[in-house]
Amino acid sequence: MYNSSEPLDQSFYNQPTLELAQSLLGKLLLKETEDGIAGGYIVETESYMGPADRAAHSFNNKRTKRTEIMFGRPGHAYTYSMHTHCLFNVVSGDIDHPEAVLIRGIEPCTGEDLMELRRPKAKTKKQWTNGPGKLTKALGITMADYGRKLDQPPLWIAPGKTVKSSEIASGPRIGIENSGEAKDYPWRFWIEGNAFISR
DNA sequence: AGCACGATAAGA
DNA sequence: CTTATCGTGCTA
Repeated sequence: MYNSSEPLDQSFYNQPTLELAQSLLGKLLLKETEDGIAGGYIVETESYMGPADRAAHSFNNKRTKRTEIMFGRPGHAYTYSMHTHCLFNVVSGDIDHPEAVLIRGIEPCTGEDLMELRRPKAKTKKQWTNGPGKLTKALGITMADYGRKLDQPPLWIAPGKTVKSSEIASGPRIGIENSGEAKDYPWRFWIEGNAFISR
């Protein structure tokens, strides 16, 4: 358990975004706060492919205070708030290639007592973390984590467990109905049959 | 099914 | 100022 919680090296993030989105499945996402450490296995991701992807915040190289981190090196946290929620992405692509992978679902691994406290409205364990806004709340990820490098506490990603390519399913992304033909691209990946998929 | 919630950004 | 958004939880 302890060894599998050691951060992945920076070199892990030097791979094409569509491959990274699949490589992240099974990896362990961890967050440490003053209350302790909470973490879970990543079971669902989505790729956002930058300038050419109408669904991406960085479409057409749109560069704002919010998207700035995506133009830098990969392996950092891109958090943004939508309505009342915070969503967590892993920055991908090299410098000036503003791509990212959205984490949409995790399977609780450690700190389950913390997650239960942070998700008082969830009726079942699965509802702790089966959505992008839910898992950030369960782990204690906030906008204060924007830009953090993901190879050290308080926010990091560890090897977790191995996922065979035969266990990985793919399909269209969620919540981007207004993005032209990009809405049909199969850039969402998940572990087939896992209970913590968002839908 | 619909709708409120409200951080960020763009357009009028 | 108004509108839209990579979502969640409420009311029905």
